Amino acid sequence: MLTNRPRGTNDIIPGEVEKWQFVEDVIRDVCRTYGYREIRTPIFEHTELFKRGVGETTDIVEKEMYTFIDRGERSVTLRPEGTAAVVRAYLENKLYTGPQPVKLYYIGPMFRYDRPQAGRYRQFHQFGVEVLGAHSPGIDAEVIAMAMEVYKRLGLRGLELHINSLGCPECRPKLRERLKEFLHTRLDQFCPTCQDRFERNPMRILDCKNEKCRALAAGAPTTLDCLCDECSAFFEAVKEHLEDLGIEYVVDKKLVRGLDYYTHTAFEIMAPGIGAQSSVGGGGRYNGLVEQCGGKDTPGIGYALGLERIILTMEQQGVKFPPAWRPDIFVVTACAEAERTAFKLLSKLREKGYKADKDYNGRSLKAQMKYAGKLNARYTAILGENELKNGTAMMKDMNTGEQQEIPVDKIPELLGGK
RNA sequence: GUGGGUAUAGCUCAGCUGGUUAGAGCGCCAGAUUGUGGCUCUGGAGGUCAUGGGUUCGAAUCCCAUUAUCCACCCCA
Repeated sequence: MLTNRPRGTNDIIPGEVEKWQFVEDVIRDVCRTYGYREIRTPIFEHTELFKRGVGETTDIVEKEMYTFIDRGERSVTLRPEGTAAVVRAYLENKLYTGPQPVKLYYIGPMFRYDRPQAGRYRQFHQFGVEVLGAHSPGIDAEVIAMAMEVYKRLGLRGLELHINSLGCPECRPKLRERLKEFLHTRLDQFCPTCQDRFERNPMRILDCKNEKCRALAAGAPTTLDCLCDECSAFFEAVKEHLEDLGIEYVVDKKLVRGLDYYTHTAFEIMAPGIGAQSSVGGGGRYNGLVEQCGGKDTPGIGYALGLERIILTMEQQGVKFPPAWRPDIFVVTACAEAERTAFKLLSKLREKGYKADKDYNGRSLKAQMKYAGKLNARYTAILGENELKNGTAMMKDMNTGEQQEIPVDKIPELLGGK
């Protein structure tokens, strides 16, 4: 128990964490170039926020939230996604009083109580962006373009961008009616979940992965069939922008997405080969959400990707990560008297910004060399009686094996200066 | 929430139909005479065989339960 992490969580240890840092660096850099600024919201929020924001009938709220009562008898919940909290922060901090739109991003852990499997964990990490207060289709295209840029910069290939339009509160009821009309006659042939969906959220039936259901729903009216003129024009404009930017996409009429707040544009990015959980990112427009959370009618669009899945996909595609940490120089002592000098030398080198290290386990000279080799040090600096007397160090190039004795203050020169 | 697989050293695994002190490779630590890593050789540490029951003269091996983990369904990132 004491030596086991909780189910569905992960330790990201040295060797692994460098990959994460690389991905995070790329993400932050792309965000900077696109003009998105970071926001950090709490890891937990009032339970009510997610119930209202994400939607009472979603799987997230119904069965996946980490909810508990705190010592003040408030119900709080570990955040299962980022959007609701960002919207809350937008309202609470009155970000709507500044220049619009507000373009934000976040990176951090999310929590969902689900059965873990490949690419799915109870604590997982998301990078996400949210744009509040922009209504034009251009921003939809920008968010998608930015997402694709992140994947590209990370070296991922073969991803598929699926897009769809879910319509607005005006065309939505129309779809619902026509859909129910269509499904009504053969409802008993659908899987139990779909039968259950019929009343609660018939749109989700289009999204069912069950083959039989797919076949039965083949000719069903889709969201696109029911778009009002305005929504239709909006969707066309988004596609046009994507084409202008040279971004390939497929219109996926069955893409519905599970969170209640989506309207208009919905999109998802799929990666082949990482198991059943093939979605490496998704998002869409949520024009009703801000109002739902108690603000004024404000348009919004967002996107999120899962870092675990991104890294899995990168590994699976053989993407090269930056090399691991290695010392520029490893200081080795050949006699007991050299210890204090070695310590001071080490400190000076570090002050100058070199990655430097030494042994702290009282190893023999030979074992120190071995250790330096394992750490993959570029150079070792050997300090012995002669070197102490001369104020020098025996510098050994660990790749070539060549060595030369030089004055201690010439070491930076040998290392390439800094 | 549902289904299936797996659980032996730090890691990857072997251990035949139950039979004595549970093994290998890699890794770790140390040594192979003078102050030098990588290759080689030698030695060492390290296992309540996931946990708890049961069957048996005898269980890592068979049975049951629990837990963990992986994979899939569902859903999503």
